[in-house]
Order: sequence, then C-alpha cells, then structure tokens
Amino acid sequence: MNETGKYKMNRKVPEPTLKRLPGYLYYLDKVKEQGIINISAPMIGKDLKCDPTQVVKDLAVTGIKGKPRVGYNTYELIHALEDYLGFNRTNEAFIVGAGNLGSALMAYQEHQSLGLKIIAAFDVDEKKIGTHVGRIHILEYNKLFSLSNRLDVKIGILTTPNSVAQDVAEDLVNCGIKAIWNFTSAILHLPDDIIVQSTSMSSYAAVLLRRLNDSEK
Amino acid sequence: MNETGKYKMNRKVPEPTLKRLPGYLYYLDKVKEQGIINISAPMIGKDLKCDPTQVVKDLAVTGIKGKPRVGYNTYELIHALEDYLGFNRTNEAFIVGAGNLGSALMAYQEHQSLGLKIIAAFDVDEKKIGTHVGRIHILEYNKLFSLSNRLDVKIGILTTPNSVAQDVAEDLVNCGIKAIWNFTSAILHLPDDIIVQSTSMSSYAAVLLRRLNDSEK
DNA sequence: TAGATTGTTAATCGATTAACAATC
DNA sequence: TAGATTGTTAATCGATTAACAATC
Repeated sequence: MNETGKYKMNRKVPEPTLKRLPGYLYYLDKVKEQGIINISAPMIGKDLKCDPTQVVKDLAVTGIKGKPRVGYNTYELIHALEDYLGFNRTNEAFIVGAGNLGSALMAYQEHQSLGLKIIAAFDVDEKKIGTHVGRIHILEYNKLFSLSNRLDVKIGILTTPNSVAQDVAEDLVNCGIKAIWNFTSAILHLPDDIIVQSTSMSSYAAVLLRRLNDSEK
Repeated sequence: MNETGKYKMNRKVPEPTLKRLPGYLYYLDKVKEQGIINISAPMIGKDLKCDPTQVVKDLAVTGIKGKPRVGYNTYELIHALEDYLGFNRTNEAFIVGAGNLGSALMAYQEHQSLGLKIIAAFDVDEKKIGTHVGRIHILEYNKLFSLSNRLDVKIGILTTPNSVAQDVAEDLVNCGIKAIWNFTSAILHLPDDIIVQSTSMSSYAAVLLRRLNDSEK
C-alpha cells in the first residue's frame, strides 16, 4: 500500500524521537536568530551532542526534505516541526488542582510557545476558588462539568493530590477529555483510547540520585 | 570475576528501570498501608499494568531476594528501594532561579519523600532576594560561591531562564556541584563527569500533543 | 507433594548507529 | 566534476518479553 497523508507515514513515531523534537526546535530558533539560512544534520548533531544519522531520521518524521550538500532550510524546518508537534495551533487545556505545581504550570510562560492554552483551573479549596494566577481563573471543581459541556477541551492537566487523581481523571474523561498530562504519582486506570502522559518528578530524582551515588562509588 | 559490593553489580542499571523504581515505591507504600505483608511480582505487574518478568528484573537491582510461591516482603522491599534510590538519605541541593517553576519546586512537599532537601535558593532579582518560599531563603546569586565553600552540596537544580543556563551551570560546577537537574531548555556543555538530568516540559508536551493529533486521525 | 513464583538464560522487539547509494 | 550531505537499508546494541529450571 502507498504512503498517504500529510506526514510521512502512520508507522508509529518512536517516543524517544518525539521527545527530542522540541530540542531541535529550541536549537533552530537560536540558529535562525543568527541568520543561518541552511543547517545540516552533522552541524545540528555536533551542537546537540547526538548522532547526525539520528538527526536525519528524527527530522524525516515531519516530512521535510533536505538538500544534499546544503542541509535543511532553517525556516522551513522550524515551521515543519511546529506544525508536526502542534505547537503553532492553540491546544486548549483544563488544569485540575491549583496547588504549588498547578499554579506554577499556570504561570509558566513557556507553555504558550507549545501552543498550550490553559483556559481554566479547578480546585475544591474555598480559599482558592475565585482567585486567579495570571489570567487563568480558579473555578469551583463542580463547574468542570458544565463548562466542559459548552467548550470542547481535549487536554486535562492533573496536579491534584495523589489520593484523588484516579477519581478526577475519570471525571475528566466523562467531560470529554481525550488526553491527560498526569503530574501525580498515581497510576491511572482509564479507557485505552485516552492518552495519558505521566510526568513524574520522582523518576527523574531517582535517576539523578542513583547516578550520583554510582559516581561516588 | 566475582560480584562484590552492596548492590548486585556495577553493570549499569538501565535508565528505564531506574525511572520505574519510584513507581514501585509509591505502590508498595499503599500496599503496606493495607497490611499486606508479602507481595508477588505478578500481583505488582497486574496493578501497575506491566510485565511481571520486568517487575522481577527491576526489583533485582536493589539486591533484594524474593521467595518462590510467596513473593517479596513488603517492608523489606520498600526499605531496599529507598536505600537503593537514596530516598532515605538527605540529599542536599541548591536551586538557582526562583521564578515560577523554581518557587513551585521549593514549595513542592513531595521532594522531602525523595530525600531531596533544598537548602538555599539563588536569584539575581532584587525583589526576590531576602524573601523565602516555605523555609527556603532566596539569596543573592553571588552568595552561591561563598556558601558552597562552607557546605558540601552536590546537587544543583537549574530553573533559570534558558539564556543564562549554561553560565549558571558552569558556576555550579565550579562550586563543586556534581549533579545538575536541568529544567531549562538549554543543552548544557559540561565536563563528562558531571551528571545532568534534563527534565523538559516541552518533551512531554510534544508526545502528548502528537499522540492526540494521531488519535484524531 | 504440587504448584506458584523467583530468578536466570534465551528470544524478540525496537531504537540507535553504521554503511552506502543517490543527489545536488 | 568532486565531494559533502541526504535518505534508505542493514547491522548493532540494548531493553523487554518469553521460556524454563530452581525453589520454597
């Protein structure tokens, strides 16, 4: 069968590749600012400390074509990456749990460059309800249901205490959320078609601390 | 040659394994609370949605022994994991950059269960210097050098703007820091013996957004 | 004892790296 | 043209999964 569609294929793009793509984007923005029009994979590889062949393979998933002996057009490459990752669209999200981490994510400016737009936050804490972080209002948790009825938000960011994570996740799914960015330690049991991306601080701490202890022998 | 030392070996433990270990720990704490004394790998695998063989292999890195037909002693297993990961020690850290993300990490209670103790924060913003988040004081950036002379802190948490990340990282290394937890998007170029753990929010966003778009076909 | 589970060794799977032909 | 770089196909490497013997 022939390859169709905007992007190269439907063969699932490996997660390690996807995780590397924003790194290229960040790097290319700096390259662009320096006025470099064409950039080659070996050059990118050198600056980013990774294999040039891998750079070629990674960039290929966006469908962009490079020119032998020249490299890739910086602008085209940036555009292709942003388009492929969805960073140039507006991806609306709800956030549940307006504690320390939740508030930080609300205030975190960089989300905007990812096209992530947090349109409302929810919490059960009376003291937080009615307040806001930046332009994002913190609403009563129960409002989640009525608000999701009127809007078509697909992404939910979960920054609640671990103990209520599963219940809240289920509520989010019932509200039509298709993807959950889970910052809790809870393992979520949800329908298979729901995309769950877990970002566990403790996983990173584990690697860091263990490697540190290894190095101290 | 014979295997020596407290832990099973010096064959490098795979990063995916290390990343999974805190998940077991979180799960086992809940199991312990339920009064379950012995827990088997197939049981853990079922609850955590992963392969039981993988559970066995993962847990083996801590050096703990299970009993056929019985499983592992819950308490011993928790202790072995905490010990292996260094979560039951006090791992002192500096944090540089007291913006939104930095402040959130300072306030984030869960770090304590990882044995991570942020003992001071540094920033160049006059308005922040002298204030504190929780019990952590925000000091003038230049104090980093004198303070690191008196203390023996090995971990630096980097939550500065991207533009100064490399410079600050170099300063940290000059101050005797051995491991850097990098929350910026910058690629750090540091001596090979320095452990760098990069936690990039945009990598997670990339995977989430791309998978979401894939699922919408 | 019988049988479930550990723990090790082998097979598979997937990602990275290498090789090389195509091309500008 | 000559040569650097892309892009594809093959080889390697490493992690996951399967198979099975040991054991309680």
